[in-house]
Amino acid sequence: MADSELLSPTVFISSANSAPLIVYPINPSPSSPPVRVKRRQVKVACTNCQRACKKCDEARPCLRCVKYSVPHACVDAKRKARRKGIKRGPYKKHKEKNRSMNEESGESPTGDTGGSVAEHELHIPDRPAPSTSTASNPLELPAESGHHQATTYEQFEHPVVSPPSGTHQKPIDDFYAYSPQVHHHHQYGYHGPVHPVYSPQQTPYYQPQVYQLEAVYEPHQLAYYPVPTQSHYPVHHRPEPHMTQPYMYQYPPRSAQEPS
DNA sequence: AAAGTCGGACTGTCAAATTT
DNA sequence: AATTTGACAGTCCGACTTTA
Ligand SMILES: [Zn+2]
Ligand SMILES: [Zn+2]
Repeated sequence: MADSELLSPTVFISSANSAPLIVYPINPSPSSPPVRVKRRQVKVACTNCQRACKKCDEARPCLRCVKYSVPHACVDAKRKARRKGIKRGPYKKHKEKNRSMNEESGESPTGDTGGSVAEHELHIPDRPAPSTSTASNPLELPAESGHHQATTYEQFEHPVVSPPSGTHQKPIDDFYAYSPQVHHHHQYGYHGPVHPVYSPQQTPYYQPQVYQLEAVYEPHQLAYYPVPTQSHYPVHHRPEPHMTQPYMYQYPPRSAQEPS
């Protein structure tokens, strides 16, 4: 079972087109297991961020492209269409759902459980509604921003914010502040292709959305750096990923005929 | 020290399987 | 029809390497 289920997250949705910010309460007691902050992913990264394996955002151009002074080169990466007709075989019986919520025998779910975390996927109020717990929340912003203020894209055209006194400059990719996540451990069996295929004739299936330039950013996403003078975009070229055979469940052979 | 690489942990989607 | 399951197809963290 996903550890995140053990905690009730607070979710912030600051705008219609921004991914939900899910915040788990800070460790209530020193003896309880480490909490984990759920990472947010954009639906589609731009091609530049994708190749660099760096964080993108919903806006176009994205912050990173703006930083590297290549806003014109910020375009959505193409996505492959999901394959259909994949046989999955019989499902494992759903575990006694009457389990006590705090039960945790070494039993672990099969598969990558990816969806289950996103499962209790939130329909939450649009407003943060400052809760009592926010004060101790690691993701909460610096002092003065007690009121979760969003920043529009316009303000990022030339993001020049001086770093807080005492802090030194960090690498450019800290552009997006991110609270380090604490994993317990991992045990997933998936080893399929994890990197994008850069073939020119891919069939686009993701319908490019029109991102309004009004993209909102959380305060913690504020940059501490001026737009760099660097004019080339860092790119690395991954080798063409070898396509692995997709998983296809083979039903055990029937004696003679297979209806339907 | 900052920028570039990249393995792989992690997230999110959505069709198949199952239940209601 | 509604719900659950779980493989696929992605994102991007964070450790490492390279560059200035
Ligand atoms: Zn991007
Ligand atoms: Zn971009």
